[in-house]
Amino acid sequence: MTARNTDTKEEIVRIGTALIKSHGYNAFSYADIAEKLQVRNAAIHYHFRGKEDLLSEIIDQYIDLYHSLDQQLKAVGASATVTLEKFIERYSCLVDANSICIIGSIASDYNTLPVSVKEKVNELVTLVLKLVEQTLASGKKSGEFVFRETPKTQTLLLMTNLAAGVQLARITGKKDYDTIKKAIIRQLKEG
Amino acid sequence: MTARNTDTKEEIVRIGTALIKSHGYNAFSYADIAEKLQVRNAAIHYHFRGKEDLLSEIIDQYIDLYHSLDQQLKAVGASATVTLEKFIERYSCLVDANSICIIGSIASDYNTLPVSVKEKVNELVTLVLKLVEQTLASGKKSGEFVFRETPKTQTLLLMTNLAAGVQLARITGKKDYDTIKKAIIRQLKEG
DNA sequence: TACAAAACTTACTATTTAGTAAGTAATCCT
DNA sequence: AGGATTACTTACTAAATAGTAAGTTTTGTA
Repeated sequence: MTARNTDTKEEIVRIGTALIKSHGYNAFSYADIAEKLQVRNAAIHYHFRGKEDLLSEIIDQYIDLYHSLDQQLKAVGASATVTLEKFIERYSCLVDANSICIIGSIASDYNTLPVSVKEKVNELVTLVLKLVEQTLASGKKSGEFVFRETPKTQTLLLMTNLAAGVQLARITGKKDYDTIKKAIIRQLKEG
Repeated sequence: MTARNTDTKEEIVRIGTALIKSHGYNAFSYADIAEKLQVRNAAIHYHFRGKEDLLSEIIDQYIDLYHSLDQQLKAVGASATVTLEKFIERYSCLVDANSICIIGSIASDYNTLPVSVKEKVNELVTLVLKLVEQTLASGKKSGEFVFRETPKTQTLLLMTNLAAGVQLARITGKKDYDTIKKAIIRQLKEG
């Protein structure tokens, strides 16, 4: 009768992810997803018992994504510079989409989440920090990057600049994000 | 009949502010405030027509607070170092309270807010950035701080480190925030 | 091609949320 | 002391939200 979409589940994840990044986790309901997908509310419940299960899946997919990204870049032997550029580019895209990074969005709602989801968020954050740290350490070794802090500390500084940079851009405009981005890159390149 | 509290309105603002910083704007309802205050739901509506009016008042109070803080510190002739320390201390307290800064929290829900509130958020952010920029510029001139970027750029880097630092601390623990805090201060002091 | 499983829909319930209208108690003012 | 004003309460309503149960259509497979 109605058109059945074989990848409804993937679409739910896609729309849910977009909604978290643009409106926040506690600001959307299954009805919002159902409307965008042109299905009934119960169809969302068929694929994901509850909102927390959907969030859990979304985080899982981010973890998978970062694992894949890392493997791909390592497979082609990408330099630290290229790797970092790809990473930063993801944040620039967020600004253009009037969205913020999923971790920053979830951080706001963190205290409303069940422990199982909190643990997954921790896993994702730890992974991302580890990958960036590896990139910075490798770049320092190769002479591509110059910085005095430990790779771990430099990673924390870089990540917080980016994450809050996209949040700030939403309020005061893209220019502030661009200023931050340029400063980050210049500092890493010139020490 | 029941105990009338003359500062119910202030209490509502206080509880609302705490809820935004701990759970997020879209994660609490008037019922949550009513329960904590031991009044009925309608009492909250009496003081603030709707949730957006409450948020508006909360932001107004932050704007007032930063104006006062600035005036006080200028009145006693506080150095740039002391002024910045006071500012950073506010973020350290947030971490201890398992909360995040109100601007970062609102940034997540930003796209769900009416234009009138968005403008007020912008006003608050612009004010805070201006005050920090003045402090950094003054500290540079006095030789207290050493940095190569413009005061404006340095302010953006500092603010994003702090704002996302408290968000990150919520997920990975206070140690990461402390690392960021120390690095910020050391860099400003040693260049 | 029949049957089972998957992917839904319809139809419902219970709870939360936002909000209003009307009434009441306390306090303020003249 | 009486009337107005403030600060509520009780008692609603309408809509949104989360979720379930049972039935229907579609699709893959034996």
